[in-house]
Amino acid sequence: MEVDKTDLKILKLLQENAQLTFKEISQKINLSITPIHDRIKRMEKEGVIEKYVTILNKKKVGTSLVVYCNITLDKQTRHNFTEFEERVTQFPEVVECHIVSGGFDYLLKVITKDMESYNQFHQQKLSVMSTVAHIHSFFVMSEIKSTTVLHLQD
Amino acid sequence: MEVDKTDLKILKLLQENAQLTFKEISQKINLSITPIHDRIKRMEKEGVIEKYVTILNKKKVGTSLVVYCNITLDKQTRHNFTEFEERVTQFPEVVECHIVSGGFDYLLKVITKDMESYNQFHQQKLSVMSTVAHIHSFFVMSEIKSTTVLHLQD
DNA sequence: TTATTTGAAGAATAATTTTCTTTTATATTC
DNA sequence: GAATATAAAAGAAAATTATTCTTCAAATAA
Repeated sequence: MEVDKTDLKILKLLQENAQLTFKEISQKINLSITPIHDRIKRMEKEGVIEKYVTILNKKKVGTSLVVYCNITLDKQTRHNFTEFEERVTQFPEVVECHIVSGGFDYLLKVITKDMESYNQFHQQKLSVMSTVAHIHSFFVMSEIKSTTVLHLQD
Repeated sequence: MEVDKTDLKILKLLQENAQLTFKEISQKINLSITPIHDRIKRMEKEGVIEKYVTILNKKKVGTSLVVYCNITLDKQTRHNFTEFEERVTQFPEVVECHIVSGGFDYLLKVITKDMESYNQFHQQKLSVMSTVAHIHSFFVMSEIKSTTVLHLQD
């Protein structure tokens, strides 16, 4: 089934705060609790809502170094791609991995404690892979904006 | 106050699923509900826990084009930085904006409906800014990994 | 018109959160 | 070492919320 305008209103609220109660949501969009409940449960079932997560303060949990890596593989074979993806997905330091268009193969977002632990990650996990030909690291000096909220049009 | 080992156990669980009940958490880490409750409330207050959010399926809400932009400013003056940051932060299409080391000034993550709407964003919002000298767009062709979970060490 | 389906409302029940009191363990002071 | 404070945890009660069930109204199809 499709998401209608009422669903969008609910999603806009939930994106920002997953802890809103059915009562609060129902008051904000002028509807009783029942349809709110049913719509959310339906969207969870359909996979429109993927999950509810907790966002932590990076500094306060001791992971404040964010690095973007451009990775180029040795040879662009299916086997090399698969192997790289399987291994890189396992690393907890890698929070994002994308195949991108342009001058390199993968864009990684890596979060570690500090420069020392990033160096370890780089040397012991990334460089070690035989499929990796080239790594270029961009260090985040300041985080201007970071949100999980998608722009939902009506 | 510091986060101790028990706090870390709680955070590891909550990062993956913000909807776990106190009861469920207390069972998973062998503690009664009271300390679980108190610790979570304390970490919310201290800002260790920033927020609880809902993650939506990009395809199913009609925002499936992800683009990374490398931006170079005209002149690297404080005024130019401030102006650029203030405007770019407002755009709902921009979900991330970082100042990075290396060959350019800003790294943006932009999410839009499709190539047409990205083109509109690019032409009507990004290029328009007089401070922006150069934009290089990398299009995400495949998302291999994407998580909000930080690697917490014990 | 008469069924049928869909969405919403309200009430009852079940579960969870929150608060309060008591207990236990860990330091601290004399 | 004993007594006293302090902090953390446990348990129970109260308040709130989620879930289920039944009813009602509107839209759709036969």
